[in-house]
Amino acid sequence: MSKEIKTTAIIEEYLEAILNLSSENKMVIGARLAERLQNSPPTVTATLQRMKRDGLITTGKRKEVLLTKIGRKLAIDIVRRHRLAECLLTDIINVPWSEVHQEACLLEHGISEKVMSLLYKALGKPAACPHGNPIPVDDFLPPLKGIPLDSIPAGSTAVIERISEEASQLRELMEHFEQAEIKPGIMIKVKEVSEYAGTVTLTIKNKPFTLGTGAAAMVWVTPITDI
Amino acid sequence: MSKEIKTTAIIEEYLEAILNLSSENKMVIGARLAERLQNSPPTVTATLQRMKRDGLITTGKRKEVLLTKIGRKLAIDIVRRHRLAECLLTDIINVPWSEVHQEACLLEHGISEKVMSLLYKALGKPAACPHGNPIPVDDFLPPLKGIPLDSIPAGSTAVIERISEEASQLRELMEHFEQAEIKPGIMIKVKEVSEYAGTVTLTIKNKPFTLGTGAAAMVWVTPITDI
DNA sequence: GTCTAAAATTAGTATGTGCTAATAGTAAAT
DNA sequence: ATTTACTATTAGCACATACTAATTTTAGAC
Repeated sequence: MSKEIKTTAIIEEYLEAILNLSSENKMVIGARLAERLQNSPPTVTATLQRMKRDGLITTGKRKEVLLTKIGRKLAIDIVRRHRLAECLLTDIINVPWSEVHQEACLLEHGISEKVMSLLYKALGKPAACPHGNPIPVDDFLPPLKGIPLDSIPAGSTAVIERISEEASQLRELMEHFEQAEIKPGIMIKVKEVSEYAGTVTLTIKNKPFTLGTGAAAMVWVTPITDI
Repeated sequence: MSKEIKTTAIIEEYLEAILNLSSENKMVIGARLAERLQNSPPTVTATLQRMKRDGLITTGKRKEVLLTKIGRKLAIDIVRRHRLAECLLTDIINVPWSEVHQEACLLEHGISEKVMSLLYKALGKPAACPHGNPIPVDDFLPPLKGIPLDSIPAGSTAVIERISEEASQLRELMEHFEQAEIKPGIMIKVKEVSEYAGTVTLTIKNKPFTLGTGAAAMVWVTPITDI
């Protein structure tokens, strides 16, 4: 009898993008949302106004978008659906790893509360999506572990923790990652960091692989400290 | 490189309803669609006009709605998605039988061509949905087997073939069916047909069960002829 | 502080999807 | 043939979601 909030697929997309951007510690402003959501700036303005009207967001003095309590709850909910959908697509339907994100974007809006809860159980209560991003439980969004791959020194060994949602959207990059086996759980060694060239060279299973720092920043790793 | 036809969830719902109604040998007119889709008559008129404009339907002299080649192809496609979604929800996600239809209605619009094809394989190429309705393969909609339960004489023994899509939508009826184990594959015996009372009394696993003729008409069975 | 680059908004438009109330058309029954 | 009942449509409205072009606002650089 409480919160019969009706969101559309569009509003869900916005909520998701806002939460993901802020999880990545980025300032959430309209221009960023326009890029992520491939909408024109006026469309973003109009949509954010509706969201404000409906009590999903507020805006700060710098026009940053801030989720309200209700907005955040809904955003966590849709992120949960998205990541569970990704698990379903990977574990059951055998969709290639590099494509699950796009497919989950379509699927997530059709998953009801009930199906989400049953799906969670059916999948064995997974803790993370195939990209390593944590699956929220009970309105709680687990903190992100690790540090960006572009921030660790040459010579380091690390385990890949997660690929950011930002990267998940980039199909070609994901195919590249898939090919090179850059995915959660894989151990990597940083061979070389070339500041001016803007590259990071890794070794994965004895094979070399070079990434631009932009791409490397989307791969989060946990360095291994050999004691 | 051919038909990049963009349909919305709404148009998909219409296509599905049109194909299902015509599969049930019902005259497809606006008023029927208005009932099924819970839309007002003017909304139906407007939507059908858009569909006509887009080459999905034509109308006959009695204003019946007729699917064009393209419309039929798309309709079979969405029916396929719907029924595969029902299989997924039943076999993998453990959604109660009486609820899979509603959930599939939400889910079906988010299933891409690629996911549909992978899902079909992952589920073991099922021939029918949990209600016994056949799953189309390659733009071919298999014919419906059986006869309506209200059309067989008292004393007959039969196997339940399918529950019509019309019935699938009726939540309370489906819960009733679920309770009584009225589902595909179950054997029933017709005890009594009361013409004026408008009822059919069955025996299922030695338990009696009475249905109105309206409800019985939505259950399709194959009579068993003991040779 | 002023200029520039980035960001946000306004104005104007279009389309899809919905509604009610009123009207028109069609089919079935007498 | 006329009435009744069903069906379809028109008119008029509303709102969500999109766009471009033009403008204003804000922020960052100097």
